[in-house]
Amino acid sequence: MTKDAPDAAPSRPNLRERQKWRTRADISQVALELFEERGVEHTTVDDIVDRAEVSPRTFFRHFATKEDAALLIHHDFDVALRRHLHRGDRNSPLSTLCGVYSRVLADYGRGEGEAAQQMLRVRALMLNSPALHTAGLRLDTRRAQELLEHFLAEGEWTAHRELQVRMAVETTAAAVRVTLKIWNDLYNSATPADAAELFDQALNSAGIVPGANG
Amino acid sequence: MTKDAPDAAPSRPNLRERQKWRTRADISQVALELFEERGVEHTTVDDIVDRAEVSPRTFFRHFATKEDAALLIHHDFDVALRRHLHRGDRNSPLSTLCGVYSRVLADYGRGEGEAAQQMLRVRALMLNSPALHTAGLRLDTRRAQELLEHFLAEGEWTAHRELQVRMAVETTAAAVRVTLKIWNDLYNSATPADAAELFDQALNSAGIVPGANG
DNA sequence: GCCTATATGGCAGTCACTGTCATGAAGGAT
DNA sequence: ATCCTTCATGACAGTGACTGCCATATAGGC
Repeated sequence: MTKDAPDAAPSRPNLRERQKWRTRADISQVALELFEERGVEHTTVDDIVDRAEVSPRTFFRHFATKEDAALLIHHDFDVALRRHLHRGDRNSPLSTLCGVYSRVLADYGRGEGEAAQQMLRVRALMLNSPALHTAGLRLDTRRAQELLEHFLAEGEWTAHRELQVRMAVETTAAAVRVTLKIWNDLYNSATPADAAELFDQALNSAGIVPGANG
Repeated sequence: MTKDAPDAAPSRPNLRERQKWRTRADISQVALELFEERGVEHTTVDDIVDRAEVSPRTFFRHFATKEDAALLIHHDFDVALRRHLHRGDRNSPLSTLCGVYSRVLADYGRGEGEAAQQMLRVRALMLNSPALHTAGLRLDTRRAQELLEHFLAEGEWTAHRELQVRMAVETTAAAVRVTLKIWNDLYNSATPADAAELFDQALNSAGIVPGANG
């Protein structure tokens, strides 16, 4: 495979496949550790591969950039998203996306689960590393592109329809970003909040109504 | 000065100051040309500085990254934005931002003006260069941070208020991105559209109502 | 005309990232 | 068990973005 971001989930885990994902997870964990210890910008790829005991070349076969190594958890997010996203949905893209994101975020709850903890670590790192934050935005862009194609696949194309779908994709993505930011802030305060509830608040506060303009 | 992005507008243009901005504009124009000729990824900084007749070191004193050189026009966008943004606005952040962006985008019209042409060139390049697209998102993030601080400066802080302001900033930024994308598409089609009108359509299609939850 | 601030150039260095080739182990057949 | 294909890994050399440091020249203010 190429050095594109981790792509297909391990559908029928081979031994080879399992080892591949294990290597990926190992590298990702080491990267996360080192980023937390000395900061993203003060960690070199050599530092990571030394502790993870792989060659630099192998690192870049699994991750396109240094920062991507810390974002492996976002891949799980995307997988969950695709699982909740079905073809032939009769609702509008906007209300579909609101529902899907809401369900995915519900799993994060107040941050107790394993995946939630991982996500919280990454969000915390993003606060001090513009590069990592930007890497996250790159993944958002990729996901937005995928969602756009999903919704534009059926029905005839018009500029107005594309504008509508793009807005649905972008505003909900923005809502997710804001949700995760506040969710992380509150987790580190005295009053942790539920991710899905924050997401609802985010949508409401911007006046975004899923039912509008279906 | 440091190699941060171009910051203050030439308020009282010194000779030094004028030369500085001239150098910047020259480098930016050359970068734009070369990016269009051979693509962003196939243009090196050496290529740019050779044609612009400056040293590589000087290049990086003016622009933090290769891609930033092509985004000088975005600085003008930010300046225009700040000009329309006044302190002590009694409206909600969301409706304020909608109004401000609307006024700024109105200047782009259907793409006739000088600034509009420049912006169209950059947007066209972004379609074929993920790196440049990402660099644009970095500037969006910086602007979002600035706007956030602007709106949070007055009034007491609560998590809910921050969520509200962040959503206003992010959703309007998303609307601007979508607007510029479609605007660029339509400019290269048979039926160019007015930027400000597209912006209104973008907001409406997502059900964003400036008056909500002020 | 003098002094300071600052924009520039040159140079060496670090580090992210890539192309290529060789190797060794897994997977699927006989 | 054996052969053969596939593919993950490692080693190595190379490119190119970006930085720190020092020297120089020019504009601005006195």
